[in-house]
Amino acid sequence: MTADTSRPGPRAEEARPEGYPEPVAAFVERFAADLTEAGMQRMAARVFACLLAADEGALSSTELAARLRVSPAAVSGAVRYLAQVHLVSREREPGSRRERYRLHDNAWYAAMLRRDTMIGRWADTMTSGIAAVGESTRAGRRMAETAEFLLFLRTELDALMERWRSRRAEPSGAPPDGA
Amino acid sequence: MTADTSRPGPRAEEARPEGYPEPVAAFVERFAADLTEAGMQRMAARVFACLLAADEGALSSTELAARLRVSPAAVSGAVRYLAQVHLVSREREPGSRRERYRLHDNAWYAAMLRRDTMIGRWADTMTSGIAAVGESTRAGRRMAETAEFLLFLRTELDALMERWRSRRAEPSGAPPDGA
DNA sequence: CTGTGAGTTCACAGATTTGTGAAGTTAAGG
DNA sequence: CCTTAACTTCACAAATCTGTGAACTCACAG
Repeated sequence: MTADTSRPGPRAEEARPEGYPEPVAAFVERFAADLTEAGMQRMAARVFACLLAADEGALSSTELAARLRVSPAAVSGAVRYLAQVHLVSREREPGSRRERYRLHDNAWYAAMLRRDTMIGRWADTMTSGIAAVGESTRAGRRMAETAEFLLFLRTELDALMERWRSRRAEPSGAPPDGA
Repeated sequence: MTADTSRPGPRAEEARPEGYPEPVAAFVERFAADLTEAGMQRMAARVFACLLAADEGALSSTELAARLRVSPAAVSGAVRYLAQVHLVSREREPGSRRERYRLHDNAWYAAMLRRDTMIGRWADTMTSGIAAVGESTRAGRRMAETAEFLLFLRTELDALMERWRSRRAEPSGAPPDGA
């Protein structure tokens, strides 16, 4: 039996052997490039972008491999990484061995949280640095200020995400301004 | 090559042929690792960390090479990158061929600005994506929301940095180290 | 219980990235 | 004018990262 017959509804876009329409592929590659430039592993970036562009917001490993024209192995590695940093979640379809990878609803929120963790680690590093150079040295004061900035940043990012969340919660109507 | 003899005030820490005290080296490597993990080139990260830990907040290429135990060539490349993204500035010492690389006062401010630019580019990418999938599709709506978040983020980061700046300006009389 | 398809893991090969040594460039000093 | 010192640039070698194919595991279908 061919793969399609076992699945509910093959869409027009998926009918092409290549995976999906050209313009969408172009977007995926462009956004993946953006992410890569920002430090994300290339394959992980491509998978993430591909999920964002997938209408259902979730794809199986096989589908991803077809769309991106890479081996299932490559997808596997990328997905493991993305799941680890909470940018996608894995979900099993009950009646099938298929596993679907879904974009986290608030992928960006998760990304910010991750950054949060990083910021905390950096602040710790600063503390250790102050101990190394002495807190009354110029370098020590500089590090102390940096640490202070990092903690400030973390607090602010928390608040920022909170504002976004409440803004999102509001129904369509034009929200005041910054609130 | 110690090079101390040619410079005005060699400090105790700089007396060691290796460059600087062990604990400081440990901090430099640790912080460099943090930055590397976040996507910064390794050598650039090491140079940046080294400048942060240098009491004067500025070092010459030769000094950096000695402290980090790498060739001047490696320093040259790293510094070029750091200057390009405005994390350090080059300054010439008048009476000498020496060029000193100085940590930007508000290195973090510069880093955030850079991120700002990136965010704008991402938002543009989203717009192109919406065009590719159609604005009334699920994927289109998802992208529109992402774009909205990115613009929100940019505005918020501006405001955030503004708050930090005014907070830095106001408290007590403790002047920041002139670095 | 066996076949089949989905996904994972692993060792390896191709492609990038990194850092070095050597040669080149420029300015201060004798 | 010629030497010396401080970088810089370039070609190349070493180290790292990436993606592939092949072998393996698992669960459902018959």
